[in-house]
Amino acid sequence: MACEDMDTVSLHCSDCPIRHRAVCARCETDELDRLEEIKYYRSFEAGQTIIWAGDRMDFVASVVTGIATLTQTLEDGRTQMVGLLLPSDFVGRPGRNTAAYNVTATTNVMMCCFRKKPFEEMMERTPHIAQRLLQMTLDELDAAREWMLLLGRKTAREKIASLLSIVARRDASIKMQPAQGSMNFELPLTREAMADYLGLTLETVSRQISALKRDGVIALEGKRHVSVPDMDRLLSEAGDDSDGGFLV
Amino acid sequence: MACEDMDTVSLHCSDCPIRHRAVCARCETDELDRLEEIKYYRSFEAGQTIIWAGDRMDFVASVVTGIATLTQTLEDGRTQMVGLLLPSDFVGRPGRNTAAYNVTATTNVMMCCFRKKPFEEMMERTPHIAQRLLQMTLDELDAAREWMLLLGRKTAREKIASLLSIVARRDASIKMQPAQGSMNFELPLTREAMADYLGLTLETVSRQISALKRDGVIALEGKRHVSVPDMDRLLSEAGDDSDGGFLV
DNA sequence: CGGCTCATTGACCGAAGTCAAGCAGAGTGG
DNA sequence: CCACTCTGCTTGACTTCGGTCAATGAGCCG
Repeated sequence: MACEDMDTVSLHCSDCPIRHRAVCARCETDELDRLEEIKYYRSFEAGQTIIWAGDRMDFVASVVTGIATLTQTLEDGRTQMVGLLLPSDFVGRPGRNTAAYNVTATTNVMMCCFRKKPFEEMMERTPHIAQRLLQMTLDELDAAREWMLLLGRKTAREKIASLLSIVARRDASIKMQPAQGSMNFELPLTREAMADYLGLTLETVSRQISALKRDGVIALEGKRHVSVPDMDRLLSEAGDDSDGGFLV
Repeated sequence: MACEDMDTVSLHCSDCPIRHRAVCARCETDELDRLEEIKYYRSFEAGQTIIWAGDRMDFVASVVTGIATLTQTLEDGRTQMVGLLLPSDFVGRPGRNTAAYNVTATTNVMMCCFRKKPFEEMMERTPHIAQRLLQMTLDELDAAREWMLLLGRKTAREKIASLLSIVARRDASIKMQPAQGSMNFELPLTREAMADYLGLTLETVSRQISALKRDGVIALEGKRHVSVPDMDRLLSEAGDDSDGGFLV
């Protein structure tokens, strides 16, 4: 496990930006006090590997700021992203002591870590933590299943449109705005990361983005800033106009 | 929701075949007594739809016997299987009142159902249930992620070999035998169901099975009985010889 | 400036999808 | 008993979407 970069920050739970969404969301103040004792912060730079699959893992953690990815690889190098970790998402599995996936920081990331043993003991005694973790895990399972539909049955164009919809929707929810009409947002992923997410090659990603641009579904400013003139149009390109709503 | 076929059976929890693996696995006898009060059995015939996506769902359940599938569809009819429910697997989500996926019986299925409201109340008071459900959900999430790698990055041939490996491995674990050397098992899925599982067309499934047969990796007796002369060979065809082990 | 990384685009190819014909086995009914 | 239909499966011919290989471009930084 890589943890060279460790400018440890001190932050009180009550001031924590993910206080209301993370695994600790349902904790009472006395429960938070106990968590406070076993927690510590760790920072990682963009591009850094946070955890290698198969490594021993003696902590669990919440993403506080930044974006990280969960990836899996076949031995010949083909890789598939299997999770996108946003602020408040949980990393690690209580009751397991080796990591199942590679975790990589795509932006600078700060994590709130708990030593595994004490955390597990606390989970036994504190139903609020287990309850919240269950809720979060069920949400992740739903997201994974939506993603399976995308991987198994959508065309390249639909895959790109779906990814853009997801990012747009998440961005809107952070800004507390409705995800409709015309929208602007940053795309925090490289073409390669998008390809790994969608089960495509980076060339196909590039081509399909160009095609969507050519057809007026999206416009780019620079490589990473996307503007969508008509969100409904993008959603219908994604194939699942019904509801959508996966990943946050 | 379809529930025409309801030959209700009476079965005491202590005699239940899935007692040690289901959501109730960690319950004490007094906890079981309370579950006993809110449970009822329901049977479904092979081919029957158990739940339609979007329908109101006022119960949660465990599969007691048989196999069911979870599927998702795009409005133009493309469908993707997102879960395979085997005995002891859990259906439904506490805290949600409409079904997210279609649930279909592929064989005759018996389910142990709990009315949702009382079950949710019990979960609040009974950490053992929430703990077990968390464990099971985390396992499902791992399986879903392994499946995402398959859908996103494996070739048709590898997909088929992976599916056969999974079924073979599960069969071996039921028979309490090691999954190696030469093996025989039944394939409880039609070509179409396999295609929906693997994100392929049924023609491709058929062709790849023929190819594996031609290459001596497997042999068929009838349409559904598979024999594998060399399990290692099959595993290496699946691409992930390292460990494997998804789904049960 | 050269040397990076990331992205775009083109030419070509091949794996898997589509469309279509036909087979095998299980029922069903005359 | 045979003829007929139905469903599930196989196989072939052809097409196409996305992958592969390769050249080129745009920023960025030492």
